[in-house]
Amino acid sequence: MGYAPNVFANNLTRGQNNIIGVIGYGLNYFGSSSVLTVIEGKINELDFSLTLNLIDKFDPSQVEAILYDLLALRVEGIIWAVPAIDQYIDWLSSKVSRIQTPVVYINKGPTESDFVSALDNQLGGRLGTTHLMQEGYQRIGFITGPLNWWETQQRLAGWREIVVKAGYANIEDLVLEGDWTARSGEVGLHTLLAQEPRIDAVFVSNDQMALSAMQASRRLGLRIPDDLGIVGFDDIPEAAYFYPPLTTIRQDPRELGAMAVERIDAIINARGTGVDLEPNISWSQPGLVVRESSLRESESVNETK
Amino acid sequence: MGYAPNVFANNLTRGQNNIIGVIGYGLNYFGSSSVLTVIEGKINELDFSLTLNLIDKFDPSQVEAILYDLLALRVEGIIWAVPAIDQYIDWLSSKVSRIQTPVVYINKGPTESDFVSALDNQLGGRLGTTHLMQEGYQRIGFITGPLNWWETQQRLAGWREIVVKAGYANIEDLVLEGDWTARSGEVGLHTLLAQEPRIDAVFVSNDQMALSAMQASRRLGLRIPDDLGIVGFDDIPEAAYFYPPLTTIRQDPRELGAMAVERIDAIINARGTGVDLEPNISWSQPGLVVRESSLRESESVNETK
DNA sequence: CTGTTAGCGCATTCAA
DNA sequence: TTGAATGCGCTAACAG
Repeated sequence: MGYAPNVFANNLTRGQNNIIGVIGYGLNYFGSSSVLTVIEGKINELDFSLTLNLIDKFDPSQVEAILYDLLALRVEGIIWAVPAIDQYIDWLSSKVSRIQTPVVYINKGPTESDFVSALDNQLGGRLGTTHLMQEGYQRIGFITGPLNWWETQQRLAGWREIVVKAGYANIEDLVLEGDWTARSGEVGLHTLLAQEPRIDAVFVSNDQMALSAMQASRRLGLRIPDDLGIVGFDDIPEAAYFYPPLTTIRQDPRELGAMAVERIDAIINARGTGVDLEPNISWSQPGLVVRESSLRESESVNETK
Repeated sequence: MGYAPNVFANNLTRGQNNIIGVIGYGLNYFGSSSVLTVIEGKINELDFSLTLNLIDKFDPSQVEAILYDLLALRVEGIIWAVPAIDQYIDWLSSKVSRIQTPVVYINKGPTESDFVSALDNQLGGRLGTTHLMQEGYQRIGFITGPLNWWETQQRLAGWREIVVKAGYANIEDLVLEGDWTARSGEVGLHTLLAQEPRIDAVFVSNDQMALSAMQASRRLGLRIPDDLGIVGFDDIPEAAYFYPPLTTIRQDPRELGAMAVERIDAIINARGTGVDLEPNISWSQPGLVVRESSLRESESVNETK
């Protein structure tokens, strides 16, 4: 009959508020926004609510401020959906190991003490590189994300693994650091080719950079996939409509988000019955999606009319 | 000395919690994710925190549930960053007019009683259409978003205004409904050309659909911009790297988000001193960004080698 | 099993 | 100015 209980009093007496803190980054990218969408859905399903913080820099002071805000709010769990960057991640991890509130990380390197839900980026790196080799490309360059990101390092490690096995020399000339933006893919392609003109394929660490790398190639008079093979990473919904349609590594960020929330919920529930769960890492597997940008022998519909 | 006040007790005594509720939709799109990013930043700046709800359907029951959850949480303000859809928006607006909590809408039609922060979508529609006419295109089709969206209706109205003024007949044959996805742009282009083969330019209501419309055109053997001019909407960061680079309507979703939070804050502060602000609407202006996809006489670098 | 009561930890009021 | 008391509206422990 129009009566609603007072949350404030309820929170005070129960000593909890059913809020889960989520920290995110870079919502303009496919992975981040998909992860957040799924996290929100799952959190609602489990009758929590969600407080969101977005990070734009990676300095420990900002990270620390957000962490303490969340603890002050007395959230019941924290999902750290921010890229793991060398500059702060170990510091954060050790800080977190000393607090009570359960924390689950998305896309962070595995350790003894952290709960993590991550994509197997290194496998992704292997998949794309192997595919290009099988298509007959001889010298495969690599445009990375920022090198201080764990995800970048893993994708690069996957590429390196295959390329070393194939006996490549002077591997350093084949690598160029990007920053995920389309702009950096264009610049990156030019620099990479200047560095090592024999390159006949480029594995690009996300689809946005792959898009602009393809444009830059065309402008240099290189035909894709005949003169230059391109593979991207992510499989954003637009990738199939690029020119030419982009071969890429598909990841399912939804799986990462769902696993993270389930984990947090499990930790909270277990703690309710007095037991502490063991830290662990759940991996999500990427897959190869083959389209025209990497198929040398293709009778592509759009090629050269 | 390691002492932290208890938020629960603090909330209880003050009767408030400094939380602002944000409802969002479709974070995988440029506008939505940019708006949310800015909202989060501003909210933090003003020492509020943010609870996020994401909607995936538009039925009043889900909308109502979220609204009541937020009221039960006792949020101090609500930002409705969800598209205004015929099916629920009037119902919501009247519901909202009866609650105390201040609500600001993003991208909703103006009314007497609502606080709104909106892009002038109709102006955007005029800009793109006028540009295509000035470039000499004779019969300009239009691929819309879902027709029950306010934003769609406005963009369409802008196009219609110009096209009617130019004396077009059989306007219905020139319009095709899309759903914002790249997939629907492809389908849309085929259907549109089947409906009215004399079309020589298409204004597409977002950049994702414009991308796939360009691919579909190429596959039909139509050269862009010579056989078919294309203009998109949004100016996503990748649009400059499409093939060919996409002429589009630039919007600044950051402006919308910032205005909304400032408005909420102003309402809350005013109410603290006993005054109620007058509902109003703040408009954000879109702009035309000309690239190659609409320049018929262009000596395009990438055309036909 | 139902009804009563004692805090939860602060902010605010009141007395000193 | 400072210090002690009251109550915010529930939940949980307790007594009936």
